[in-house]
Amino acid sequence: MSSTGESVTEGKGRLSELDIEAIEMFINFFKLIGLPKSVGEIYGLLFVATRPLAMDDLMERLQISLGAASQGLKLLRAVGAVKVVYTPGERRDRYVADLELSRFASSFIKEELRPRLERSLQRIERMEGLAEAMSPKERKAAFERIDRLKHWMEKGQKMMPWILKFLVR
Amino acid sequence: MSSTGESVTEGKGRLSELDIEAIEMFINFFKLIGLPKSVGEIYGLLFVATRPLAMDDLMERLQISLGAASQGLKLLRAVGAVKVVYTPGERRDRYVADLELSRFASSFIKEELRPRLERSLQRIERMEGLAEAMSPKERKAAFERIDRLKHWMEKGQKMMPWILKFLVR
DNA sequence: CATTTGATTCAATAAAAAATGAAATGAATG
DNA sequence: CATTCATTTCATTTTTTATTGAATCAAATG
Repeated sequence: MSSTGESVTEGKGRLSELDIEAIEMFINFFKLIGLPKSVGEIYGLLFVATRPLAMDDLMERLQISLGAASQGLKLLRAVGAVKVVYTPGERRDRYVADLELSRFASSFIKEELRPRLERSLQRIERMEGLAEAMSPKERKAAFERIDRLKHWMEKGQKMMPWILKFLVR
Repeated sequence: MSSTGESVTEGKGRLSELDIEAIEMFINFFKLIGLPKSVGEIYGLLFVATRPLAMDDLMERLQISLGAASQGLKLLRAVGAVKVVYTPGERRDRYVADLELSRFASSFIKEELRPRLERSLQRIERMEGLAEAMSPKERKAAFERIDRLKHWMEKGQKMMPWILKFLVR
């Protein structure tokens, strides 16, 4: 094996410099959207791997615990970023990274962003209810602020499908 | 004062139900982009307020510490979400929320997202350097993965100006 | 230019989030 | 159907992040 070239991706060795660079990229990216380091590591290693990896591989190569590996995979599966590969005649599952960003992003939007927006819109309705009960003068000021909020939310809502469209392909 | 209507926004009272609803919205929103609760509270109260507030007001009404108020305002100012209002014949500064989402979002993209992407692209260059040093067989596999990464990054980079354009206005 | 008042900094503390690993669960094998 | 191996769960520990407030700094006032 050459000194830089030995990708842990093959065989059982340590992680190569290249692997580490790539994994760090994913750690950063996942942190950005609020996911823990271990999740980024797992996805990164799977992304970089040339074949499906089992949980043991992840634990050994990333030096993470059983629990972290299991929970990280659970999350990544739930979000569609990682797929299970059933190998016939093999007891344990193996995992691969889904390379299509779009699926991942769209599930992030569907499961994280959209519900939040919806809760916000409900909240605005409740606020409008509260404002109704105010004196005319107060009501006017209240509705001004509520309308500003609404404006924000609607903008956000309009934008999301577009981002999705852009990502998907 | 009516029971629901007394907005702390005016005078020195407690926060009204309406104020609290609005502030909670901002806490959620700010959490989404990884900012602490206190920052969301501050922006929320300023958003909801009908006139500029001083640091004391924030501390008193939100029940946060001196440090939290100062640091939160510092961050919000840096990011363009809050402006200082100098009142002539007034010793302390007063603050208002900048209501234009666009400015805020664009500074977030400029200061958080874009630098990250740039670092990622640099990282990819480094990775290409590492891959050059590999055996032909390994190099091929490495470049395959690197190209996948590049694809992601370029997509992200292309999308950002568009999102900005959508937000600004 | 001494004093007062408002704002910032930062070391200490509190709170929240993530990681660990032992125990429970589930499922394949002989 | 007992055993073994893989995975999940979850109470505990560790790490990270946010908050506090005393000490410092800055700048306006008299």
